[in-house]
Amino acid sequence: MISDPLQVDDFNKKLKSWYLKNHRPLLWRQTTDPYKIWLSEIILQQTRVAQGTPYYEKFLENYPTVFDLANADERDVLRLWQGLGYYSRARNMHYTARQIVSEFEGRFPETALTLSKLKGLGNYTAAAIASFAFGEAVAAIDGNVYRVMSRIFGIKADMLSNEGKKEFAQVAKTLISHEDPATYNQAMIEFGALQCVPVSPNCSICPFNDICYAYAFNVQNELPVKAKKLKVKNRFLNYFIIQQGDKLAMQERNTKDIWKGLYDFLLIESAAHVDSPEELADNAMLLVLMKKGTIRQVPKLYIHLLTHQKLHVQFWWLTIPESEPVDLPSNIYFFSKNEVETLPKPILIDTVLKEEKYL
DNA sequence: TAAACGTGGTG
DNA sequence: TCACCAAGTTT
Repeated sequence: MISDPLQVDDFNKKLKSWYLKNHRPLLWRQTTDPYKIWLSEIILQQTRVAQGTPYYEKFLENYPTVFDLANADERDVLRLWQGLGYYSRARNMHYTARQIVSEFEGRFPETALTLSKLKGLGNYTAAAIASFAFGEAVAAIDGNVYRVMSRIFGIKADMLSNEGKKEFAQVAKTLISHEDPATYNQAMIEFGALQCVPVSPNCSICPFNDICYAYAFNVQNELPVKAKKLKVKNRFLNYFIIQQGDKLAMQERNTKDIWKGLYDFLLIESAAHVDSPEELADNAMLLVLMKKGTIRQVPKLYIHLLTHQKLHVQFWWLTIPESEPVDLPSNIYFFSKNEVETLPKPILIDTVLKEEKYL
């Protein structure tokens, strides 16, 4: 392991030198504004820089300050987040913006400990903001940093278990630079993102290949250790897109399930694939609706992959004449085309509406 | 505390 | 095609 202050000092010098030569000039690195740093960190959680960057720019244009975000409707925030996934990030961010305005007069807490009490801020994000915006000497340990530490220092603890996280945190504490913690954290993250990459790292040009455990024993592919293996569940969703004039019947998803806060259509889930709506149980209301208009099956069966679910999704498009009065199930309402466009929707719903030439 | 939460890129 | 992964957090 590494505990000798001289070795730590040498490690930090090499790391910083690598960073100064190789880092990307990312937008959120050009500022110490905690709001901007916070925004970037939330967006980047489990998200690639390339995917997140356009959202960072959009959010800053629409909500330049924490006050603007606090004043926004949650629905609009979610709409701007549409397509990024993990939507609780957007809901929590909006909630936290309001809290920062109402409780702290728009100023962010300045330590990792106090930041971590805010919704959506865990250990990593709190430490990142505390060091980048306020210069606190706390280690921000994200997936990149776990990888770098486990490989260089040969740490085989499971990075996803609480036990393992403690071990990594210990090592990180001995490593962090107290002269320039912000650059140290940025450098560790960037080093993992650019040099010590998950697959096929080019160790021949690595400044640490003289001390790296993984390189010495050729176990780059075995580190870091992640014990978790996830099982994917199949789900069969049958959506009914009820249209009247240019209006669509949509509902806000409010259950403890996927896509909370986003809008979709009348949904009947089944245990297996069904070929026709008649096969769906509990469809008396459906039959009434179908009698009023015409129904067509959207030809494509959509397969939509989530982290823990494989969605098999069939859509039926139900067109009802405007002369027919329609009794919608509770919580489902008609929205004009304009409104449908501005509602936050799962990317799957948005895709179908576009492929079916509605949007 | 293990499981759940999205989407898109990659080999 | 598909498993894996990408600046994690919540419950």
